[in-house]
Amino acid sequence: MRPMTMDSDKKPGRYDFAAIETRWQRYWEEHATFRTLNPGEQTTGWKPVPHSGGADATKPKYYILDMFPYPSGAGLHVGHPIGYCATDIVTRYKRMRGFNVLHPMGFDAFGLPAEQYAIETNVHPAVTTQKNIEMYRRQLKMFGFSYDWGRELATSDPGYYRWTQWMFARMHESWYDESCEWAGADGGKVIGRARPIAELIAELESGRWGVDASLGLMRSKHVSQREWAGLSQTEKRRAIDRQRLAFIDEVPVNWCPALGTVLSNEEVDNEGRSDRGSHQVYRRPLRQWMLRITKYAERLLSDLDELDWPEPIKLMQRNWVGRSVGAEVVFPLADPPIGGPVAPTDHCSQSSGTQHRVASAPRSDSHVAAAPCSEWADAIRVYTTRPDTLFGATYMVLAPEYPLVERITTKEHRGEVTQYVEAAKRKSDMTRTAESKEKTGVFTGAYAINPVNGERIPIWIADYVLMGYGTGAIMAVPGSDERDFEFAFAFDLPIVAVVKPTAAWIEERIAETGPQIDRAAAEGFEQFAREAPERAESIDEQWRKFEGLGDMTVTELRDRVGVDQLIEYYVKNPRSWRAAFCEESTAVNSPAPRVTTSIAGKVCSLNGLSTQDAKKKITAWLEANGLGRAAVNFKLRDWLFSRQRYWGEPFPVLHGEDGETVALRDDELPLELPPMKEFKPTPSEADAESLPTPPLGRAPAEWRQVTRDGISYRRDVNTMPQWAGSCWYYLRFIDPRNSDQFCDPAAERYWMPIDLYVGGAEHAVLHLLYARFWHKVFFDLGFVSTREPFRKLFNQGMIQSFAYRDRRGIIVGPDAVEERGDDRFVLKNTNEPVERIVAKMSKALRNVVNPDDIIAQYGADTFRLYEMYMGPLETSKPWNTRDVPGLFKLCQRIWRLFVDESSGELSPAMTNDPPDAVSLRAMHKMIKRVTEDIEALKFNTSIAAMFDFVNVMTPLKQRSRAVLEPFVLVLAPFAPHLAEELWSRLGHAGTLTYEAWPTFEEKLTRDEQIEIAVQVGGKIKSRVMVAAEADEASIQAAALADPKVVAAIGGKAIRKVIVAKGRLVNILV
RNA sequence: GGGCGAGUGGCGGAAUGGCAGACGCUGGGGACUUAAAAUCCCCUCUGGUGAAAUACCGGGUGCGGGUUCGAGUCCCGCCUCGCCCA
Repeated sequence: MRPMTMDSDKKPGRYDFAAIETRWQRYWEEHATFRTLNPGEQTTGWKPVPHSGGADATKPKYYILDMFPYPSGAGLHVGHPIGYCATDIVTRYKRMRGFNVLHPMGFDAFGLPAEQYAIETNVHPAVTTQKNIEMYRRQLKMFGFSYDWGRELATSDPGYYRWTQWMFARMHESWYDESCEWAGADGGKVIGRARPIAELIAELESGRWGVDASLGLMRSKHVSQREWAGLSQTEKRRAIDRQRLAFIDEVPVNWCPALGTVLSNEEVDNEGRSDRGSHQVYRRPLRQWMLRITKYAERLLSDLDELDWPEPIKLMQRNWVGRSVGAEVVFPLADPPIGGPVAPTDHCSQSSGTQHRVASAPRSDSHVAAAPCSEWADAIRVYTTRPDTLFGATYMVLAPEYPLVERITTKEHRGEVTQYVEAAKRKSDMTRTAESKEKTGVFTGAYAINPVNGERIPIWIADYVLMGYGTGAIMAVPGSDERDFEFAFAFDLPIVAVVKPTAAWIEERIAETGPQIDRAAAEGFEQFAREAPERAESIDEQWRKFEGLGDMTVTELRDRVGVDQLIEYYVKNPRSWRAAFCEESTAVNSPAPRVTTSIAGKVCSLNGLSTQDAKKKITAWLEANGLGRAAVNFKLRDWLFSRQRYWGEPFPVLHGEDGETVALRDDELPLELPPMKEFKPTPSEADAESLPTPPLGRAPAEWRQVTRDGISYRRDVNTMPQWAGSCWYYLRFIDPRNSDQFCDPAAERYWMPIDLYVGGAEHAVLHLLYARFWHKVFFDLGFVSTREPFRKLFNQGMIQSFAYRDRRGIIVGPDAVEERGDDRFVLKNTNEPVERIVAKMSKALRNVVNPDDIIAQYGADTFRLYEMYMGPLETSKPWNTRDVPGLFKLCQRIWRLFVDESSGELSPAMTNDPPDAVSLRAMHKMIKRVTEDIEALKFNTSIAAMFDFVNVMTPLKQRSRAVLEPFVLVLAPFAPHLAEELWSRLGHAGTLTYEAWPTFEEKLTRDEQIEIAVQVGGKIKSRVMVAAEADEASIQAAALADPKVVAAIGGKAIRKVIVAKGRLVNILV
């Protein structure tokens, strides 16, 4: 369809979207129509605000936020604005419902996409970012979104990142008090609180608190406590530093020498290579900035409950935090380690990157130093979710990075171990832990004591154990853990079944391994049958029949001896089953029959207990004997916050000679990025030993070196990750020009929390978790008034697009393809058939649709209507340009309801007479449906309701203004330009932005007569018309009187009549 | 492998346990027009009977069961696809 045809000149009154959209966008801009004022804010510096909306703090507020875009070089494609269209509808609707609406837009301009684009084009990121932002802003304005552009921000603007740095400094200057119970600003009880580091120092200096031998915090008196006053300056500093929320730690990172930077786990593929360029990535420890997000694990989890978020997203966050309840267990070393005893707390609960807490009441830190750690200095501590399987722990596995490895490895095994540790550095976590992978590992030569049965068990190292999860060491229970089983099987380590498998599981195994029983299993069973003479009499007899028949099936075996015997057999010999029973059931072999002692002397028996009861009993026993305790573990790790990149926020921190870190003062912020011509990361030789050289390391010396109070410091040459700026941008939008504070507290209290946050599900975990974490820190420090930032979250679906693939699998552009009949597509020039696929828009697939083209052809209103009409907002659906004209036609049809195309005047069909019953009912129905569907974010059906209304109005010769005017207002959120134009032509001055939303009357939405379907025996036989308010008796009477119904009943006796009022009648005969 | 979500005409999709396919697109037919475009109206899930619009009979929401007077919707099992985790 060509919307602008030759005769548009002949009809001056045609729907001229281009002129209309230009006019109204200019009007909005000139009149600052969407300017939103904070309570009490003056209009100084801004054009007078014509509407009363802004500063009236008595009106209800609505803060609606889009996830702001990365301004990449490619510009927007039609997939980007779908969420923005949706929020603009809600925004405009809420304004008309009398809310003060805050609806801002900005740019996430720091980070890899911008930097990558700069590197590719060899133009400085500051330049490309500016250019890209301008392009994005122009494109966004083209859609007619009603953002308050006066609040625009970019995270790469020094005026913005000044506060990002300030916030980082606050985290550096804070510590987490886990046992602090307090009432938050919202009145609710909170356990745990970020507090200024000064308060910690005060407590320590007062002598009330002290530190333990390894400088861990102790809050109650204990023999092992060291006096604060007796510590050296360095010791004091180290004790303080290890409490900071932003701290430096040496952690294993994904170091990619070829790219010259560390990569996040997401940027490393399964082969341990970089996503981009496929370069080798090495695991190596690096001193990096970390944020102590793990301290907030519990709160990040529990506060999810009160949020109006999609359940799948909440679930993903819960899985990410990964809370599990289990026990921490002490495995003493069997022999003293080489090089003397191990410091007691090194691998205890204070280890960074992991977190253990007693499950019950929050313990004071003093417990850490008391039992059990101090008693078992030479011990390995493990975390397990299955303490009930302790009796099945037949060996231990340490992560290759485990600090104790070198000390305990015996001479004979040293070479092998060193080699293995080196090799493990080269692998990513993903590769190391993949279940499909063949298990590798080496024996250290050392042994530990299983505390529950006193057994000497070998200590191995294997890369399937990660340093970052739990304690970096595991007790291996091959009988109850899949991976331990595989490992034990591969290295011929003992396997003991300590949980009795269920019959269902045995059956499942039979189904999976059948039909041929493993020869070893058959022999094993034979032996098993002989060893159990008391019950083997019958089995033995049966068994003899099969002796020598190596091809007996498991199914046959099961049929002869019964599942119960196979369960017994598994308990006796799990190895021959080639699988571990990892589920919950009943404890067996706990202890094994011969075992009578434990480390603590008396042995604890779990036999016969359910898994749940066994966990409780053994945990209590461990605690009573100082061999362990109940513990909660989280999968969540502390947040690696440094990047060796140029285009990010510099750290507002100075490094002293002796390792001291000092946060910059407020008056030293922002610390601006030094201008550098050479901003690319430095690739280096591709070996694991090379050191990262961040671009800022090449900054001018006068930037890198600082002298303060006569002491010389180095600046930090890392930058913050992409996520930093987006962790708090929603707060800056509240008060974006404030140069004294990141945000005015009164304005924050007024606008927060965000009432609706719309964005893609790709941010389901990281961005949303990071932002929640920052917000909670600010909440603790009293900077914000709500414990959660995003009250309601909505994930829009992706817009996909058709792409075409020829026989050889090569992607061809859509312009070269022609549709032939039903779902057949061929190349235009060769008639070669091609396959149509639906996929994400990307350059590679040549299926990107540019919104500029669509808007040039049909206008922004059509574009918005189409995107909203495609389907439910939350689902992914393919863009189909073919469907767009349908919405363009809707705009034209609406236009013609009001305007006579040939004259350009108001349509003569429009009257000032009161509306007829039909159009009045159509209007009330339409208002009802649109209103309710906007509230439910169901914009596709809102638009269908408007179609219905237009379909009713179109054929009418006379159309009452009284129904058309409200329609314009209802249309306004969806097609604002067209609505404004019609509103103005109807004789109203100014904008309709703040007009009251039309209301409907329920009783006027109902038809007088409704059709009732009549079923006989569940099948529709007829339909009858009844009054809308007819009661059941009269509906039944009408149904039974219908001739077709009478015929269908055929004189049979009526057993029952079911009447669903207003819907149908079902007659049972 | 585990978790979550989805599967409805030629297409996008609609449907508080109550007439499956609203609304739009595509396709077909008609009106208007010298003609075309635009516009307006009608038809368009499927099989059968019919000269035929209408009409009548039957089937139908991935597959197989179940609950219910009644299931696209609820429950169980399976298949396929998508996402997340491993």
